[in-house]
Amino acid sequence: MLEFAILGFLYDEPLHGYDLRKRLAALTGHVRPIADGTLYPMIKRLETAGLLTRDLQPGQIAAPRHMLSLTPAGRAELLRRLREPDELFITDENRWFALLAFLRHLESHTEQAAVLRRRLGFLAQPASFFWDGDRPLRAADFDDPFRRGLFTIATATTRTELRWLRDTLADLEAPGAPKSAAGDVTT
Amino acid sequence: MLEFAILGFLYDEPLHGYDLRKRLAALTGHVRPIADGTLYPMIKRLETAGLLTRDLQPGQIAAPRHMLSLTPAGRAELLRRLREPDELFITDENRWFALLAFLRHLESHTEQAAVLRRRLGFLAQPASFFWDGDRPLRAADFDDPFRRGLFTIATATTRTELRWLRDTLADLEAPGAPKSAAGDVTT
DNA sequence: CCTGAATACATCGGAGGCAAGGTATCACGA
DNA sequence: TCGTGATACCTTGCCTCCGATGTATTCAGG
Repeated sequence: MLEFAILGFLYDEPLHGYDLRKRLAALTGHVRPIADGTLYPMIKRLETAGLLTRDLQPGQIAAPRHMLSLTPAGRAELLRRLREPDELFITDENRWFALLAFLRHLESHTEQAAVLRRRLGFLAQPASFFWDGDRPLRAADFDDPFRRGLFTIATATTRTELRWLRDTLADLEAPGAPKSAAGDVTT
Repeated sequence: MLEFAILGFLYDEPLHGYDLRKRLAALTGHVRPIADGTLYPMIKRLETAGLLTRDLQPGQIAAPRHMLSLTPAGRAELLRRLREPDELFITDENRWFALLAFLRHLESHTEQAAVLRRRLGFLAQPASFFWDGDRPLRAADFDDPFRRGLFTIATATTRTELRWLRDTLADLEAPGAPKSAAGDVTT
């Protein structure tokens, strides 16, 4: 997850660790901030694996910075993960959001569409938070307002995302259409 | 998280591990299924901590079952966690959903409302996935449809939840009998 | 009668991530 | 001049949880 997001941010431009940390905090951190003790060892691991390189720069404001850039292997690795995301990246909302944040890096519309289709497949299948044997329970089955809220929110989210997925897929799979029209779903 | 959900399910009725596993899978698992290697050690830990007891029953269908029930300490612990949830339970959607699933166990409407207010406070504060320095970037700042989708979905979700939070808070804090489902709390 | 599937519990190794605690540099105000 | 706060990087120890694997039991189908 983190590893993926690091590759995603660095795909655009070289960054130093501190900057990376702030971007990661914005992307996933409003929900779950990442810790120093997570980030720096991860950078080291990626470096050891040959996915990024470090370039020491004299401090601009304070301490010296390590500018991080992806190696060709690193760039290839991001693309691979975008093309063939683990199932968790399709089903877990946080990871899925991270995936969406960088999906534009995949150049082929066909490949982008294939990823969206996987998410569509996941969202389209019936699901429930609670079951009575084989019968999925729905909002109306509950007295308490909190479980009802759970369903209300989940249903609304799913509906919005399904609409967006269908619209965007239509755009991506249109014969010659440019892709800029898909954003207008803000209702 | 898992620990919390186990306490929540057992608060209602004694269950055996396998049943618990299925319920946990439905609650959190459509997103991220839990593994055996997580559940059983966790049960053991909770038992050691004196929060639940085991009652061995001869197998109904197959192997013998360990019926699990909360001790008074276990019940108290769930209520404590509902009353004073860690910050992560307020900000992380998965955990927040788990919290909502069991919030009815808190008997006082005032205490329930206090928890919802914390979530309201979190959702009401401005947030963005991406920043340009101090300026939060919005959907219109992006060309690519995927980042736009990110905003579309997140905004819709937040809006739905805020509406629900405000409605439910109004019900909970109304002086007389709360309307709709919120009133069915058998104190 | 045998096999496979579902039920039911358990252990082990390891990865990912966090909190707490460092080390330094620079700017600014008191 | 001294402290504070922001910038910037790093290490250690811990905990949660996962994946793989193992052990029984029961029932249905061939």
